[in-house]
Amino acid sequence: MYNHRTIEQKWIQRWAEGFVDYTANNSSGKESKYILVEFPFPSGAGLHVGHIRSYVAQDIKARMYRMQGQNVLYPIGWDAFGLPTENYAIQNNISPIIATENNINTFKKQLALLGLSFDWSREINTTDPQYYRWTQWIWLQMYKAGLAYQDTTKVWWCDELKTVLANEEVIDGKSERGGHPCERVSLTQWMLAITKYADRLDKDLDIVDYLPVIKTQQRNWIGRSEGSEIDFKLEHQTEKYIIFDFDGVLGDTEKETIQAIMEISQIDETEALKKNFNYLSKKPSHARGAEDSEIKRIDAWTLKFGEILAKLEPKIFNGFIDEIVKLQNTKIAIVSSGSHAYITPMIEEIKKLGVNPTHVLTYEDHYSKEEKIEIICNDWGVSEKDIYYFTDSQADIYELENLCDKNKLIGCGWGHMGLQPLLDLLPEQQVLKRFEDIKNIFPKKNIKVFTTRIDTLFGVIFLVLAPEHPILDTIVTSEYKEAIQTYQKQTKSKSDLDRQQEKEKTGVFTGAYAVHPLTGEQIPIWTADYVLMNYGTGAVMAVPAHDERDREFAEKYNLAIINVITEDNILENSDLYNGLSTLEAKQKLTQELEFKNLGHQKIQYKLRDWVFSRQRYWGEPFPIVWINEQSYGQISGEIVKFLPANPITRQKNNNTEYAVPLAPTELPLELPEVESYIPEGQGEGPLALAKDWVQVWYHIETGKTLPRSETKPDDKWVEGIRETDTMPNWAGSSWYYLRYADAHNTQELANQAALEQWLPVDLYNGGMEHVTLHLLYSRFWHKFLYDIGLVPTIEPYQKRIAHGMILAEGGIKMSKSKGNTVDPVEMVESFGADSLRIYEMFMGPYDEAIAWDTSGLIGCSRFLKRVYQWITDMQTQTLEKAVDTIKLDYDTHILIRKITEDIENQKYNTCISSLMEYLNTYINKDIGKEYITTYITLLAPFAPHIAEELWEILGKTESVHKSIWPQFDESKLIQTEADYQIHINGKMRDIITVNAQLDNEAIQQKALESDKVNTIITDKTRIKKIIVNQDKKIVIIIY
RNA sequence: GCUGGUGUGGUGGAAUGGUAGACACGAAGGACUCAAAAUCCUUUGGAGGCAACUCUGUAACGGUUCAAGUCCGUUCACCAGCACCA
Repeated sequence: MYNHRTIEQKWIQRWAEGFVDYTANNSSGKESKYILVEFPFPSGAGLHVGHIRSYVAQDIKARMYRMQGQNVLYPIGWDAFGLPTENYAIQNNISPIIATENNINTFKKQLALLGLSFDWSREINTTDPQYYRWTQWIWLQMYKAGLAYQDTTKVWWCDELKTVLANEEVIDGKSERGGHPCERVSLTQWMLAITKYADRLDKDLDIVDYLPVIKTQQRNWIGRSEGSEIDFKLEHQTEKYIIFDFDGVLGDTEKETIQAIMEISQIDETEALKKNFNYLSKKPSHARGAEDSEIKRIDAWTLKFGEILAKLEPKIFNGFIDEIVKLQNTKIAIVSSGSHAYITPMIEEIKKLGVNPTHVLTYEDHYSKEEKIEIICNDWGVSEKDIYYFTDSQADIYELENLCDKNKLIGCGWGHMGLQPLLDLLPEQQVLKRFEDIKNIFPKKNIKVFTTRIDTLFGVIFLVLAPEHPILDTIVTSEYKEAIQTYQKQTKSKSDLDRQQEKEKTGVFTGAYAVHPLTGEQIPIWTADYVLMNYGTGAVMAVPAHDERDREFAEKYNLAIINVITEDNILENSDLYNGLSTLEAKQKLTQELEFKNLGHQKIQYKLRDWVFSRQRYWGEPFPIVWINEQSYGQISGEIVKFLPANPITRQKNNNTEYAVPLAPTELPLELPEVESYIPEGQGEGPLALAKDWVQVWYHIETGKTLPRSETKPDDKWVEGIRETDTMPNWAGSSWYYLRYADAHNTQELANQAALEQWLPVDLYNGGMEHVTLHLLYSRFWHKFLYDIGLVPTIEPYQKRIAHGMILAEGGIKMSKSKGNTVDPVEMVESFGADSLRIYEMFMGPYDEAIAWDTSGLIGCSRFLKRVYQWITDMQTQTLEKAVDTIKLDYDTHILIRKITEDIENQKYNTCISSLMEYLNTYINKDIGKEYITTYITLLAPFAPHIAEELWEILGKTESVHKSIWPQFDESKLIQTEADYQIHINGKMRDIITVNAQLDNEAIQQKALESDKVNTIITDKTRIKKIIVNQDKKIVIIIY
């Protein structure tokens, strides 16, 4: 009677004692195979039946390859960093280190029950400092190569998890782990420049053997598209309304002014400087509404002042005038609180240089600035809010901030007051340090669009900018300003999710127009939220006739729709390009635009750089110290070798900090002990609280560190603070397959010879959920390591397959909360590991999702019982002998071929059926020891414990797992008699058994003698043709 | 919407263009048993027939072929991925 408990316990014990050994050999001459399963995250929940499905499947392969004489590496380890452990640790108030240790122990105990032939001597653990030492080391190489950098961008923030997440970790606005809502916020993070590898990650998919669906998903995610970037110029852009304050802005009057003040007021230079500064910096008390006597005094003063100044002949700022001339579509007025006496000659000069003001208003014209501005705006027909006002004085800014648009008050730092007072009052971008900075106030406005359909260029009706597009504010006309701002606000308040789900297109006209690069026509510019800022250029050329979204938009807002491509893909309405095919047109248009310098070919990717920091505790610390600018200047010696070409900096408390690397000898940088693992807010992770760890002395030549609590040994040590973010848990898994090759190396991440032996991984099995995450990331790391000469292959995995998920009964996902999980340990206890293994292989196609069904498991357990009974019965000699050895040979070799091929092709379910079929055929027979041996050998990879037991019952002393895999022998399929099917007009009508030696003609004769055939074909003349084919089919075709 | 895939009994699923439903589960009947479990035997897509057997049948419709679950076209349904990606 088959007792799975005693058998399995017995063999687990014997194997542990060394009856078999699955250690892979790093220096064996044998052909080798590297089979890899994704190493598990050791969660508190323990092993899942889904883990077992893939581990057993690949175990079967590994076992077969070993029996075929190959040197097989089938390793296992622990991907143990990550949020779930950390959250579990917080909830239970224990250290994540302890929690991880406990979980790993549970997993190991459970795995030990399953008869898996892992090479435990190479077990790795990403949270072991001796492992993450090399994770940190690799990261330092990326830092040095300039691939790791800091950037402030919109990233996904998950408030529930209190950390940022990578784009790949957010699905439909929810976190991949846990499904918590995420939002886009602007934060400074470590990034990895995976986009630099986008092209190779896409192209090299051609040379690997991945499941097609995996390649498709990777390609989708990388999102390569070939197209063109086209410039749409904004020559007919909206008028710029500019008023220049004269003194200190257009004219260099400072010295002369002081001179004049000294003369008029009879004071010395110091006093005069002070007086001038007061006048310029204080809130003004202007003459409007002043008393007559006061007005007279000011009149007299100003006129006198002007006379003196005119004599002194101040100069204009020629360089600035040149810059102003370069601006296009401007209306310019000049105002001054001085007098015509000195201004008029200078204006003449300015006009000669090409600036033609519509107004030059001085003190004589009007007392106050406000009045002057009102007059100018009135003449121009615009509002005060539309004008840009350039001044060098604080006084003007105070006076005008309520009249004009505060964002359009521009300070000129070369004036009387100097730069700093203006910076105190205005945002930096509104203060000009140099003449050419005016370009930034009115940037030259081209709108770049990306398109894959340059052939539709003549169908462009309008342009659409993303509402976040930075140029939008500067091109919008006053008339549409409010509408645009409202729209921008609306967009901002919508989550990305809402924005995606919005069905109806919305948008607003900007009032501005661009120029079509070929026709020169005016193209209206709109903004709409169907255009996304984070793809392409954030702007599109809209071709309503040939783009569905543009069409919808055009229909809604009554914009034209012009067909430029016929149904036969020939261009029409496209000027010189009419009659060309779209393909030709694409080439020619690209050429023309390139020639005119208005566009060029461009390859665009959807892939974004990888957000690589987390505000959490349970991850690898960055081997980085932040030091100040001065200290960075002192960096020298050895450590310079490890610096990137461009320093990485961040702003903290108004200071610039520089990221410098730890010396490789300092690795691993271990996680400090902290009092609390709870993440705090958006800023910093729990590591920030470990003050003793964070604050260090950094050696400027060696990159060594000491705790700040120790006395600074000498001047070579500078103050530094460690990075307090940690790496995401994808870091450790990005290179673990390399470590298996040489798991205990203390000198390098793995020995070169070992890598050469094992790489690339021959077969990598993992879940579909990691296809855009882990699989892409690790290919990226691998390619980088290849580039710096550390790995011998350009791709890590030669072949990648995926197992289907195991669902709960009823076809829904297993989850603790639904209470529908299946505990593999319970299954092993009730039915045995062998039954569980067989069932998981038998339940359905390996790569498809499938629902758990315990009664199916019972069936498999029944099968093993029958096998056991059959073979033990044969030993007691009670069965009738199977005498037809030809048939027995035939069946056995068909079985050998079937199983060998099906294991190779992941068709485990049909392996099991054929083992069952063979059993059903011979269960009442004694087939003899030779055939039993073969049968048990074929069964061994699937059910290692029972096979071992039956092997022993047969009297063998060595393990079945060390035996030789049966060889398929074609010659054993030769039979004396063969069955031939007779098909008449496609229908199978009879089966005849004939001597296998007969030739086709004789077989045809036999077929025509068949009774069945004769009842159907009474008239032999109706036979058109008879064919005997390779598959033992006789095909008769009749009229 | 786009891309890829799938559609076969009551269920999981087999099937290099050539006997559709292997294998297993479940169900029904029977044997063993005082009884139950376990085990063993028989039947099990549908319709007809005492039976030999016949017809029909792989989402729907059409096509190619001597022959189609398999190849082609259209439609429908489901699954997965991407998703206003310009």
